Amino acid sequence: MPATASLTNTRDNILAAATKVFARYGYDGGSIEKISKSAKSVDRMIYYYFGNKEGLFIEVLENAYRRMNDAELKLKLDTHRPIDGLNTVIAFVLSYYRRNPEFITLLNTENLQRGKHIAKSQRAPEYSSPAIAIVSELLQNGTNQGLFRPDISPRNVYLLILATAYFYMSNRYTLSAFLGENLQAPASIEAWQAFISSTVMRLVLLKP
Amino acid sequence: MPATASLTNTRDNILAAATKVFARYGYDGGSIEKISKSAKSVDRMIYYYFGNKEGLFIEVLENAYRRMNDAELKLKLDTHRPIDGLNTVIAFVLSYYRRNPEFITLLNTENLQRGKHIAKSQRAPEYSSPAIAIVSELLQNGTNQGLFRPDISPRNVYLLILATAYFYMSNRYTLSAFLGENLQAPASIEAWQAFISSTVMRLVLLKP
DNA sequence: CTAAAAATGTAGCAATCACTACATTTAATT
DNA sequence: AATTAAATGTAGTGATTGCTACATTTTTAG
Repeated sequence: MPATASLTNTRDNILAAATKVFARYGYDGGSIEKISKSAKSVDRMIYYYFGNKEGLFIEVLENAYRRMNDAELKLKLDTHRPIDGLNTVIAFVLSYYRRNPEFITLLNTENLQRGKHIAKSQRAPEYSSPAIAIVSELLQNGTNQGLFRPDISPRNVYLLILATAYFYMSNRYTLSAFLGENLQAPASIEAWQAFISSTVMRLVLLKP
Repeated sequence: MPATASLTNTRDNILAAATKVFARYGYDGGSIEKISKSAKSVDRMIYYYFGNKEGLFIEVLENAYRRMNDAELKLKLDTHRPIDGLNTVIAFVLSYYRRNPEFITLLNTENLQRGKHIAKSQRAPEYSSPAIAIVSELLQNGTNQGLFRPDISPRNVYLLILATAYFYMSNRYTLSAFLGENLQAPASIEAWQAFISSTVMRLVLLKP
C-alpha cells in the first residue's frame, strides 16, 4: 500500500470542512471549533497544517478559485459557432454559481475583508480566468463571420455575464423578500438565463 | 425648548454606529462593544433601546432600505424622455452604491444569514422600490413613442441595472486583484457606466 | 529493529463574546 | 415640591473565542 494514500486525509477533511463553514458563517462566524468538529478532527490539527485561522482561510480561498478555474478549463465548446458558444458560457456561469453557492459567499466574505487575504496569497495571480479568453475568441470569430459588432470588449461582456449571474444568486434571499417571489425556483432561474442571453445577444449582434 | 429635541440622541448615535460597524465587520464581527464605543455610549444602552443584537441589526437593515427608498423617491426625471431617463437611473444606482458602500455589505451580510432578519422585519414589505415603477413608466413611454421594443420586462431591466452596478462595487476588491486593475478609479467607474448604458440601450431600443 | 520524524490527543490559557442585575441620575408629570 | 418614568452608569455573569504547551501515538527511514 502506498504511503501517500490514506482513506482519511486529515488535511483535506479540514480544508473541505473549512470551506463549508466559512461559506455558511463568514470569517468571524466560522469558528475553529465549528471547523474542526465538522472535519471530525480537533482544533490542534488546524494549527498543525495551516498555522492559524487566516492561513486556513487563504487556502480555502485559493482552493475555491482553483476549482472555478478548473471548471472553466473543462468548458469545451466550438469557438467557430460564436452564438452557441456565448450561450454555453452564460449557462455554465449560472449553473456553476447555482451548484457552488459557497463560492459566492466566500468571495463576499473576502470582499468584506477588503481583499486582504487574496492579496497575501501567492497562488492567486495564477488563476487568470480561462473563460475571459474563450469569450475573446468567440467575439473575434463572431466578428470575422460578420455576425458580431467589432467594437465590443471581451472583458466587459465577460463581466456582464458574471454580474448578472452572481447578483441573482448572491442576493437571492433579500431579492426574494423584496420582489415577493422565490428566485430559486427552476423556472425563475431559466427565465433569468434567457434574459441574460437576450441581453448579451442584443449587445454583440450586428443585426439583432 | 421642545422635549424631543436633543443634541445627543443616544439611540440615533447607536443606530448610525451599528450601521458602520456591521457594514465593516459583518454580523458576527460587529461586536456590541465595537458599536457602543463607536457610538460613544455603553453596551447597556444597546439593550435598552434595541433589546438584543439581532433587534439592532434588523433596525439597521430597515434603516438602510428606507434610505435607499427615500433616495429613489427624490429621483426626479422626465418620463417622457425615456432614453435620458434610463441613463439617469443607471447613473443614480451606480452613484448610490459608490457613495453608500455600507448598503452593499449590509445586504451581503443579510444574504449570508439567508435573509432571516429581513423576514422578521415588519417594515420591510413597505419598501417596494419606487425605481422599478419609474423604469416601467420609462419603458411604456419609450414604446408609445416608437423608440423601445414593446416586449421588455421592466423588472428585468431594473434587475439588470442593479446587478451590473452592484457586482462591480461589491466585488471590487477580488475583481481588482483578479483583473490586475483598480476598479475604483473614477475613469474605470465611468467606463463601466457607459458600458451598462450601451447594454441597456441595445436591449430596449427598436433601432439601436 | 531502532531512531527520527510526522501526526495526533489532552488540557487549558487569556481575551473577548452577548447579555444582565442592580443602582443611580435625569427628565417629565402632577 | 413630590412622584413617577425615562435614561444612564457600573460591574459583573457564564460561554465562547483563537491559540498553545506538552505529551503521546503512528509512520517513515536507515
